[in-house]
Amino acid sequence: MKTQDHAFLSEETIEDISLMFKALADPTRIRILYMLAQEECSVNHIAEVLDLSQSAVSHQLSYLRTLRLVKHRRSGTAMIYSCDDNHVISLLKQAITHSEHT
Amino acid sequence: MKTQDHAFLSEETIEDISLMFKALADPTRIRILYMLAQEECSVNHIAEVLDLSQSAVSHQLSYLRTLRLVKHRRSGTAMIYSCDDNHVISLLKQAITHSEHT
DNA sequence: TCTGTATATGAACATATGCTCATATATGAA
DNA sequence: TTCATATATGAGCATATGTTCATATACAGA
Repeated sequence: MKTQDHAFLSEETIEDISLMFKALADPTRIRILYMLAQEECSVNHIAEVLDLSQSAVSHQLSYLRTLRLVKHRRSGTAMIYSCDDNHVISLLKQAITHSEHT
Repeated sequence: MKTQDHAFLSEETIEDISLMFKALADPTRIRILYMLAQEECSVNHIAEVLDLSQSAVSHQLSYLRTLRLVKHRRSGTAMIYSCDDNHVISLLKQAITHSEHT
């Protein structure tokens, strides 16, 4: 197959996709996203349930927020986070299903 | 929701999934896998088409081989690589479709 | 065997990543 | 306002990552 016959992805698409997969490529973020896929959670709740430091969770949530994969709202002194990208959750669940059936 | 009421992923599943997503989290590997999804290719062909060094391509293919995402066979002096994990290709294509329709 | 082409691989390097620690900010109660 | 709780964030650090460079290995043809 010659170079000009290949289908190519645009730079923008490649960048977009790699950022999405990067977000899913870390055990901590997988665990956080999997929790948020079940229900919205406060930062402390995530930290306690997953046995992580408050700071580590907050940093990761900030990262996920930048990519618009999660959103948050204030509730008193707490911040309640929830998923904001169903497609990424769908990719995650698909990967889980595949992994658990191998 | 209390800690014991959460659904948790096994350590093994989390590790497995993060490795899979890590493989898809780099622009070079995305481009290589996308090429191989179209047809099997030699190392040099990939390097030429994608304008990468032979060494960089070989290193990445070695990486993808370790994860069993690609396989290879010899053809004379050339090594012909092809995809060996349909599910990962499916995840990639799904991400592409999503990205291009946003 | 010698030569050329194709691929693999180890070392080194620059950058990215994920965490901790310390501290800043924000809200609610007293 | 003052204090306690919840969250955010910057700096620093150890490790991981992706590439280049040099070189090793493997096969085909003369």
